[in-house]
Amino acid sequence: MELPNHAKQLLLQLNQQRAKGFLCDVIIVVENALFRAHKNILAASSIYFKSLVLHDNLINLDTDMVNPSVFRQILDFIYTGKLLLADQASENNFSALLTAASYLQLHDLSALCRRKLKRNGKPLPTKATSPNAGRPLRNQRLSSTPVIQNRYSGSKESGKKQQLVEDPLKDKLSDDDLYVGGSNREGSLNLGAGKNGSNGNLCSDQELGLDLSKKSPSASTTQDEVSPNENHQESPQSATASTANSASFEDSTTNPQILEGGEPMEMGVGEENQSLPDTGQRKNSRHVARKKEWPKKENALDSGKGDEEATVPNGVIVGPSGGYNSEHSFKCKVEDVENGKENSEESGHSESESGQTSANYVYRQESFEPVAYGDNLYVCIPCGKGFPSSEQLNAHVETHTEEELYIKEEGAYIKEEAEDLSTQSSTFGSESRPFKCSVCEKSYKDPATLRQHEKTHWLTRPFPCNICGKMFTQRGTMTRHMRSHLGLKPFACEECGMRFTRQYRLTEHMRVHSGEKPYECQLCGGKFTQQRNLISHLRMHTSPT
DNA sequence: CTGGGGAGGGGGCCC
DNA sequence: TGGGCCCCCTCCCCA
Repeated sequence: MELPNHAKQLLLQLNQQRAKGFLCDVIIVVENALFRAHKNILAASSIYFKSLVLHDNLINLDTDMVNPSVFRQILDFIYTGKLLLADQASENNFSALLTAASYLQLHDLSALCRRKLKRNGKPLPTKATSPNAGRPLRNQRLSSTPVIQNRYSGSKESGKKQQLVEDPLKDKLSDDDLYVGGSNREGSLNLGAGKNGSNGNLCSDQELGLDLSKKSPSASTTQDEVSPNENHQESPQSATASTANSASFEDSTTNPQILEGGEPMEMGVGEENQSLPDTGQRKNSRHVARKKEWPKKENALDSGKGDEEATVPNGVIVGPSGGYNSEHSFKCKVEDVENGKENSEESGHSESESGQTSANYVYRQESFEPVAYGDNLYVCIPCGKGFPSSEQLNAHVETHTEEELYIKEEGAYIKEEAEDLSTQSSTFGSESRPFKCSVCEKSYKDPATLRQHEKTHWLTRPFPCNICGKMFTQRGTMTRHMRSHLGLKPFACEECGMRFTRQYRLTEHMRVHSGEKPYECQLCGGKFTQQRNLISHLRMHTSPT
């Protein structure tokens, strides 16, 4: 007994799931584009993918070997077995496909391309004709690195890493690889150019190599063997890294696009593509997730703690407001300088929620089946109201801006007071801190720390998140942020299996099991497991109400 | 319904 | 560069 269409139906289902991002557990980065897919499918299609997806949820492909449009074709091919040719099925297209297929070790596809090229009487891509002709073999660099590499060829760091990384497949090059090798840098530049014609030079001096693959000291489980609190509860609208959807793209050179179901979306192509705010997005993840349920009571999505890592919907985040991000970062930093206040970023968060209102901080949930919303697919992030069109939403957003401006002004006084206190405390004992900040009053023990601090005054933030484009002053903060995108929670509780993004959180959490309450209120004797809860408790004592 | 506590998560920043 | 800590936001639970 055999169902004749079983395989076909299965593949069809999988492809539909990919389109919705359902159960997608890997993101493939190609230049400025992000594709979501299923590890199993990729692993089954190529030994190369198999090695890549084994340990990583985010994979960077060599942009010299494959570009977004070609990879889209390839992904379609993997999921359908059909080759949907781009524009005119030109030889160039086949050539590029062959190069990419060889690189990715998709033998069937490369054979197909070779046959097609032969039939057309075209020479197979060789060192002379391949888009990558002339490239040294080393640069095949099957980017199966466990680190997130700098996708920008100009990075010293990236180059260094790529040289250092041991290529696990180096010895397994098939005959397909004959067509891979070799290109000049011009060729790779062309291929590597972003959609807007840039190859990311803006970031060329930035060192974006990240090692997100922290291992829990206590956990032997992999990311996939997550606790019940983990991403398994994902809705069809979310994916393992669907937090990537929190993208608000500064521009296509530094920020990849989320390609919904492998469908490349053009930047700013129309009102349908709304952007989601970057700043404060994680904080709002619950909000965002709740939008799906609105106006129902939002229990389901929050029921499992930790879900918020994964419950950001699949809204398409590319959009006309892409430029806002940088503007917003700038604004934050201006405030930082103006306030001279260390934690102005914090206010930046709350303000970001207001600041975002001046942009289109909305998204459209492409794959979300609206039930309670009706046609109100355009949702205002801060208040959760849904609107049938972007125009109506934009009009609504305007009303937010003003009211939140008032809040901001009121907050300014409080901030000034806090600033005074902060200044006093930071200058206290400055005798042992000879390195003084030229902008604010703070002083530090060593020049490196001072340099680090002075970055907080910069108007630009040198470390962008590869996924959402949010900018950070410190690489470590950005790395940590990336982990939250990817749902990487390396620190596991041995008692309950709950996982955390940070060691410190785990330490805090362990007190739940031990019953230890080291923080005691001096006023009432109340004890707390977490210092922050003592602090909020103290506010209760001191607040006038 | 409300206030308080517990706890998860994010970002900033210093060491 | 990463760890640790601080601060904030938020949600859930319970009295």
